[in-house]
Amino acid sequence: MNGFERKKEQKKKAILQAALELFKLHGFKKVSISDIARAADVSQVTIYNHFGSKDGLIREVVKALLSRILDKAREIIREDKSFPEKLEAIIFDKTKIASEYQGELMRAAVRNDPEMQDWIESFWQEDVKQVTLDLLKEGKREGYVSPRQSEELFSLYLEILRRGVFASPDLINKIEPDVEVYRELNYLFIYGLMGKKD
Amino acid sequence: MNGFERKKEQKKKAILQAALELFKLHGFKKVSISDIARAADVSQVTIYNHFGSKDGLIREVVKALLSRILDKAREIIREDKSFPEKLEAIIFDKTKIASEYQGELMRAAVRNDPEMQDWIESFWQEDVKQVTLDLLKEGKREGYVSPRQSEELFSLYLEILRRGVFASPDLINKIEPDVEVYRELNYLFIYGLMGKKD
Amino acid sequence: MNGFERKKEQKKKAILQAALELFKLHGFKKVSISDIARAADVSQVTIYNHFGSKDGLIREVVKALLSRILDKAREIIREDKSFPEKLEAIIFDKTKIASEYQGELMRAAVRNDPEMQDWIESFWQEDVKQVTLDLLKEGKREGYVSPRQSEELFSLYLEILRRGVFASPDLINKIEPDVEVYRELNYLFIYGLMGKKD
Amino acid sequence: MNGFERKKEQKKKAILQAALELFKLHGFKKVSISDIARAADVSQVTIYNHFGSKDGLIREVVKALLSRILDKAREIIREDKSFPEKLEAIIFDKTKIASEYQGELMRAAVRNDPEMQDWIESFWQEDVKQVTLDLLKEGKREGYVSPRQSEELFSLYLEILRRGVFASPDLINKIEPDVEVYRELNYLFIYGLMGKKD
DNA sequence: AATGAATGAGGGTTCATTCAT
DNA sequence: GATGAATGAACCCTCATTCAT
Repeated sequence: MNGFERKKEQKKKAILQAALELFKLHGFKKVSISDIARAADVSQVTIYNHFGSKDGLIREVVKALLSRILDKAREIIREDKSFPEKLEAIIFDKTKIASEYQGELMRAAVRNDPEMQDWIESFWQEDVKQVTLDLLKEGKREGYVSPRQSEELFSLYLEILRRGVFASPDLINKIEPDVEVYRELNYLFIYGLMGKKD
Repeated sequence: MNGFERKKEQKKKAILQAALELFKLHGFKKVSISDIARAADVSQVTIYNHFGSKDGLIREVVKALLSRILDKAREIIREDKSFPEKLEAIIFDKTKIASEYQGELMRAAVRNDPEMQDWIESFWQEDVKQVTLDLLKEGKREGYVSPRQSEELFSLYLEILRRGVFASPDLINKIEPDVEVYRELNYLFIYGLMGKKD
Repeated sequence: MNGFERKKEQKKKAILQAALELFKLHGFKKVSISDIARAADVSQVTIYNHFGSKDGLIREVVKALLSRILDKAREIIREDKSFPEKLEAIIFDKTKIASEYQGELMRAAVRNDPEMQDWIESFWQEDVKQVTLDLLKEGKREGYVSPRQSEELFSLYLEILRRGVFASPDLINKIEPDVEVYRELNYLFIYGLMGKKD
Repeated sequence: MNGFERKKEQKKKAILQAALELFKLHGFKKVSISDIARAADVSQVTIYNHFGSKDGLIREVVKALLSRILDKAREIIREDKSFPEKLEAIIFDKTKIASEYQGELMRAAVRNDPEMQDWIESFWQEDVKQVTLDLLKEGKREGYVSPRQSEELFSLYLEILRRGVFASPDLINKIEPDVEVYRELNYLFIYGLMGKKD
């Protein structure tokens, strides 16, 4: 890659980064192309040259974001930790990467975009499924998950918890800084309301 | 209330109803005052006369919505059902009332509105807390919730599950029409990943 | 019509007039809504409130213009003049009304507008046809037009001459100010290249 | 001319051809440099290297077009046909070359371009005049044109008819496929509304 | 109280043109 | 000479809001 292309790639990265930053803060609709251009220090037109339209930009931002989240999850699973620790790490995303995942807002943006829906569908089936399956196996092996647990339901449960947590920073922050809240919630996810029978 | 005031009140209701309907479908930003005025069959100015501004209207819509959701929860708790049934009813909102609760979108609208934040804060402390407490007591009494469970954590857990479920209709719908999925998820909420020890 | 509506109608007229003026000078594409708004001393949005879009405005301008041209033609025919005089008046449009008829430009604007095409089609069939027929009858009665001349061809010939003349002010002006050129051209239209046999 | 320069010349031709094609279809304003570059398979900048600006390109396109039309007329006149046949061929341009002559649109492009006006002026005086004169002489010789017909008026009449016909494809096409319409119109051009006295 | 008309500010997008390689 | 990348200016249009009745 010569200097020309590297510079181009740098600008593209800068745009994506600035867009992500702003979308996180204010949502897709409220952020204008002009805002992003200013933040990335490029002309508006450069954004159009790279992404074609605002929708095109949103698409790329969402794709990049989901990929990053998945990479993070893969990494967590590879680490040498217990199942509860991994579960907690994935759901609460201490690295803050996934906090960028604006649950509902993302859905809103994707709702009327068939191409995006297809991409996500295949992303889910091909990439996420594998990661989830790995985690499930480990949970069963270590005795934290019932052997009867189906993969499908486990995957759904996991995502609901993730989205629920991401959608509730206001509530969680109210309880902090007692950091134990994460541990206790995680306990609930594993043992349920009933708690561990002992 | 005379006929004149009743008519006035009707218009206000119509505006709120139309606004809610449209906000549900397209989110706050995408719906214009003009859209709402057309749907409610009033002039734009009438909306301003009643609500002062778009933000004012949003505020009232959110308040009305949250109140309705709470009423629904109260009603569920009063019914003659078991704790798991009530839990399921509240979280999955079969009545679809809470599906109007555009999780993340609502937060986005509230984020920069201190007045609204105050209202919600007190709403949570005074009204929601009571309902949650009732449910928690019942869960403990019937043996579905560990006696050691704190009210604060229970409330947080409940809200995370609610928001997670509301944010995941795409995933849940993919599994349907096997309606058992609701029951099985509810089972997970109560007994956790580990499942009931028996 | 009360004062409110009269004022509204005045603004609409002002917009149409300004638009026509500018379109005449620079063509449809080169004139921006902003230009028209400035010329008519209204806000851009007012134009949108009245005409919906730039295309909508163009439509109305074209319709108004064609109607005015036709009215002028009707008036000419009613006057107490000879056939050649009327022919000349219609084709050369000394009143300059029809000089506003930007032949090709208008067609360009209409090309991709089915609704407009329909309107023009019916306008031609219902209104123009009648006027043309009146003129043709008179021409035959006075002996300036061959009795064998079909109405269809006469109408086509007339329009070709009109459009050709409108499209050629550059050439005609080069010959002026010898005003006789109009008379001589008109002579050509009636007697052809061969001239009158006498 | 070596291979290098030939290649360069080819690109220039390709650009002119693509530009003409697109201008014909959509007019000068609606076609962007980017469109032309894509159609000619060159970079936008190459167009600027060759023509300096969009206006420069338009100038060259117009010049090339007018030259082609004139060449065609010359060719027609050289053929072994009667005057009416030649007149018809020139006015109706069955070869479709002149259909590229976007009457009014071209004028619009030329209007504010003094350089272009000068070029056209001299083109008219030096080249077109000669061709017209040849045709006029032939018409008089064969007895189809009155001996008293001045060259100036004949030229003007011819151009008006040409432009009128080019501006009226919509009307002419409505009468087709009765191909006789061309002949009958041509008859009108020669003998006028009054028709041949016999 | 209610409305139709009007608007300033701003949004996404396209264009002719220039820069850097 | 040719190109991909970048841009300032402008365009059409929409919105929340106010004015005049």
